Amino acid sequence: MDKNKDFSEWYTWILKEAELVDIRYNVKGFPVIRPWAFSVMKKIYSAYEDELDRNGHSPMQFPAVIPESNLNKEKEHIKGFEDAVFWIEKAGMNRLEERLALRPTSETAIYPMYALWINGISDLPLKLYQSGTVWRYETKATRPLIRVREIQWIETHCCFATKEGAEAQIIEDKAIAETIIGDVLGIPFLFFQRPKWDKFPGADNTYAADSLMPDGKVLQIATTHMLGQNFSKPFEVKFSDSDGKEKYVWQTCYGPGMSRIFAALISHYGDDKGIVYHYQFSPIQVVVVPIYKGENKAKIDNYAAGIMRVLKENDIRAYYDNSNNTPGFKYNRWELKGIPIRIEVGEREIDANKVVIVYRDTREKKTTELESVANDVSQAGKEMFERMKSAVFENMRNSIDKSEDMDDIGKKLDLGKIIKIPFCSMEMEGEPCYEQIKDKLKAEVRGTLFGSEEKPKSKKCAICGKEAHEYAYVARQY
RNA sequence: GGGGUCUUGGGGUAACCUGGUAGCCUGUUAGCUUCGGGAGCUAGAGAUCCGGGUUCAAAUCCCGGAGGCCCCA
Repeated sequence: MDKNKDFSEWYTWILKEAELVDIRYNVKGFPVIRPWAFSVMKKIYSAYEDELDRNGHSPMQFPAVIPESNLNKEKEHIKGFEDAVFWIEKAGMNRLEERLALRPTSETAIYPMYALWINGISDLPLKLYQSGTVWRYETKATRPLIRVREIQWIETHCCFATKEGAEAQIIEDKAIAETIIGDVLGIPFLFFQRPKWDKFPGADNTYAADSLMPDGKVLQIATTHMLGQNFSKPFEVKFSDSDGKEKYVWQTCYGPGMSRIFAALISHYGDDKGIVYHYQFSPIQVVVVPIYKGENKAKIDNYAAGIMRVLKENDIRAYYDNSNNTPGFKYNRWELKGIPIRIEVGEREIDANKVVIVYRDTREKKTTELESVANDVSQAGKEMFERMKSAVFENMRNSIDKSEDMDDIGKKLDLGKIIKIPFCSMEMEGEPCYEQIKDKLKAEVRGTLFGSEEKPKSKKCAICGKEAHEYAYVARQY
């Protein structure tokens, strides 16, 4: 399957063939995540959770239902989500006195409790998170893992005594994304401050990580929001400050989307033969394939068992595929499944007392000594990941372009690029420039690069020609 | 939100127009055999998306629903 020719077709193909997702479950937007995807997603969850823990967060778990009265407390928030809420109106045969929302996000579930938990300055900062599911009745076309109605994510909810404390959290959220999504998972992204018209309902500002997928559309894989005191006031999340005065807390929340991160991972690293899982994250790190000939089965099995023993002693997740298939069949199957390293065991290897290691990305073979196999395998796994990662990041860098001319922007968007343009205003929806980008270029203003301080000097807005105040990034999106 | 298109064993399809025996490939199970890039033989199990309607008879015709995919907003 040709990934670069028709990404959409490739994506559907790999979800099915590699047994990642089953779309046959009969509720729109609720695909089943199969073991071969979820066992990797679980590892991603752990990596993320560990990093949150290291940064002073603690885990918690809130109920999935929110009473209607809670959800209605913050006006912009409910306005933004009301069309997307699944409601529970009946239980058994009884109509509920108050409707319960299946949480579309958890602010309005959590903050009434925060009001009870937070009393004084010594209770701050409060940094908690939960790994779980939210439900949104998505009206746009759904797409497995990318746009779904049941969303697997982690959400953090943090409270601070000061605005500065909350602002520092946004920077920490960005750093956590850079560490886990960027360094550990090797998914390149740009971290934007969203335009005012595209912020989270109820937030002062929204920041988000966008990754450019192989078809040239950006996918939002994590967001973080400066909530200011917009929620702490209606939910009365207050504390006694050291000056003896009662004050409202400053809040942030942060949500990396796990299935989208997973989708970005397989999309950036997969190839025409299938998935290429990262050595560290693959359910199986090494597959050992025997090559039998004549009556040598016992001899091969015995030699392979020795290799398997060494690998397992070194905590390498290895699988011996002695199923009744030909070697070629097994190669193709495990390449499709994305196993990063393969070891082939036949007469030649036994006679020479060697091991053949095959890299998933290049399919290049390397002969090594039996004694050093564990070390060589993990070495090869790491080397392979680094090699692929630099190619993926290089590709991302080459996909960021700039332009100051409408037609040129359109041409570059067609090539699947993100375009940096001088832009007049990020303030309001309905801005003529924003509308033009939407209508004429079929693209969106994704925001300004957060933390970069890039400012156009005496430049004109690429759309209207008036004075530009910002460098904005424009892209087509999922 | 608008338009197009599709739904038959696990997967891919034929039969549909012109109503009447559900065929093929692949996978799967068992046995034999084979193994350095998707082997072979034999035997078995397995299907018309859901709900109505028309008809002696519906995979096929009509109405409604659910879901998939693509394009546009």
